[in-house]
Amino acid sequence: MAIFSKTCEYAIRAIFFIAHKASAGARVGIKEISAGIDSPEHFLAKILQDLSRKGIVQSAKGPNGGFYLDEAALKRPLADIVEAVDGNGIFIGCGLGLKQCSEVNPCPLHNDFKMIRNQIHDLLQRTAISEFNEDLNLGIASLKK
Amino acid sequence: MAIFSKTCEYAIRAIFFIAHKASAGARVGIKEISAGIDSPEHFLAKILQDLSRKGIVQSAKGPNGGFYLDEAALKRPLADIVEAVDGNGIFIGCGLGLKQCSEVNPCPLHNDFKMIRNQIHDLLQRTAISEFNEDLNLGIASLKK
DNA sequence: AATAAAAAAGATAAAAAACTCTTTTATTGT
DNA sequence: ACAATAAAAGAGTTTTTTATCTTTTTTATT
Repeated sequence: MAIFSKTCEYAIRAIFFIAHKASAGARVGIKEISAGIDSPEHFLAKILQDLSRKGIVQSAKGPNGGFYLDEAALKRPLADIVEAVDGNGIFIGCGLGLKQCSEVNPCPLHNDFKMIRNQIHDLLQRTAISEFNEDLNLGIASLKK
Repeated sequence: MAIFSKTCEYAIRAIFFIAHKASAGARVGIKEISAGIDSPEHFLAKILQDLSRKGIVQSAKGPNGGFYLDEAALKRPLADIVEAVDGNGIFIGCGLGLKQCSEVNPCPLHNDFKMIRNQIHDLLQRTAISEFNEDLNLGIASLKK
């Protein structure tokens, strides 16, 4: 088990890629993105369509069209992508899968997991999409393989 | 997305239940366990068969048979259950799903996730199966719903 | 207006995960 | 030995996730 679904992994990598490539109003096509992050092209297209509907990413059809991120989108925290794709289960769900788990009716691991969930949430909340552009430019960080 | 697979959630809850109920050499049947943790009976049977093969839980067939945990099994850390069921992906895998992600070829989130993965690992490693017996006896913690 | 480019939408397909049902094997007690 | 009990094993089915392929719509350019 990974932390995120495959869909969400592709989504994050794709958004990073777009943020990195499509600076200053340029647009990136789905072929370039899927090649750039090593993901199945049509599957990624579906994911970006969905994120586009939700306003996480912007898109334009036709020649010179493609995906891009406006000012607001670039500033968004990673948490927004994760929540749009995987929902908030990772932030609030019970580690043992109990529906009613809560402070008053906790599972044995409730408190331990609360800490970890909060850390994941904090991390994703304080990290903006555009934050890795420099590392990607410098080739310090990778989105492929 | 949850942290663990459904299979793993059932596994942990079942093992907690067995540890709690089957003190002092007693055995618990699959019916009682699945009722006690609110899981599908036959599915859980498969899971426990697997854990039994792997030595995480002990079992005995026939009348008065059932599942139980020997001394060594009770002392095991939760990490052993998780690893037996979900593998070590949650401890070592890349958050963005990259196969080659590492210190020398990190994804943008590599360092942040390393911290979180380590915390999950530490928590599961230092927590023993039997550790929640008291909370369960006192009804402070719940394994159902 | 015609053409070409590119995302959106629709429809399937394949693989994995979750779950169910039936039969077999081992063990205990009579 | 026989009957009853309970896990193990085998063989599905269903649902969800992941992935592919085709057609449609929108837009820019000529």
